[in-house]
Amino acid sequence: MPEAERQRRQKLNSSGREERLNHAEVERQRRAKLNQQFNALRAVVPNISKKDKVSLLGDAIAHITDMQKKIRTWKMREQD
Amino acid sequence: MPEAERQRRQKLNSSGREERLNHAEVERQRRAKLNQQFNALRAVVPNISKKDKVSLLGDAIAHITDMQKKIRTWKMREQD
DNA sequence: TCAGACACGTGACCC
DNA sequence: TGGGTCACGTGTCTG
Repeated sequence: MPEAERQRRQKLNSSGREERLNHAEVERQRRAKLNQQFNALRAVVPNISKKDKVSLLGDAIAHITDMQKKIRTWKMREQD
Repeated sequence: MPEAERQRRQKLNSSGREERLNHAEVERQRRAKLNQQFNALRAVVPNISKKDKVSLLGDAIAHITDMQKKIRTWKMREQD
């Protein structure tokens, strides 16, 4: 188990504090970017039923498949 | 939810412990549902560039706007 | 080794 | 008033 050893070393590391603070900060930025994408998604998807993320993704998926269906029928018409 | 389980929870509830456990469980289910939607999104969006969630949302948004553009031009043609 | 990505439990908040 | 949702810091895995 290298994990136990790894943890021990990290604890003894004098810069361990900074590492953890930085880790928290990096994670915060990652979340911010993720939420930014969620908002961008809200902007391009019509008929948002609710505000929560799960519903948002659900609506987005529905909208995508709906458009794909539309496009498919148009392409078939075009072929005639 | 079985009655026995319900009673058990109610009993432990008085100690305040089960509520926290339940809270953790509920949150876990919420995350599971969210990831389920992410996977569903992966299934309907073509040309996934990378595997991470931020990129996935980015690709999904790009695909949506692209389709919207296509549909708009087709509709204009149809009007003629 | 190390940076990036994800899951977890917990506190706060809001109908 | 409590059940549902979010943001946070932290632990863990991986390439």
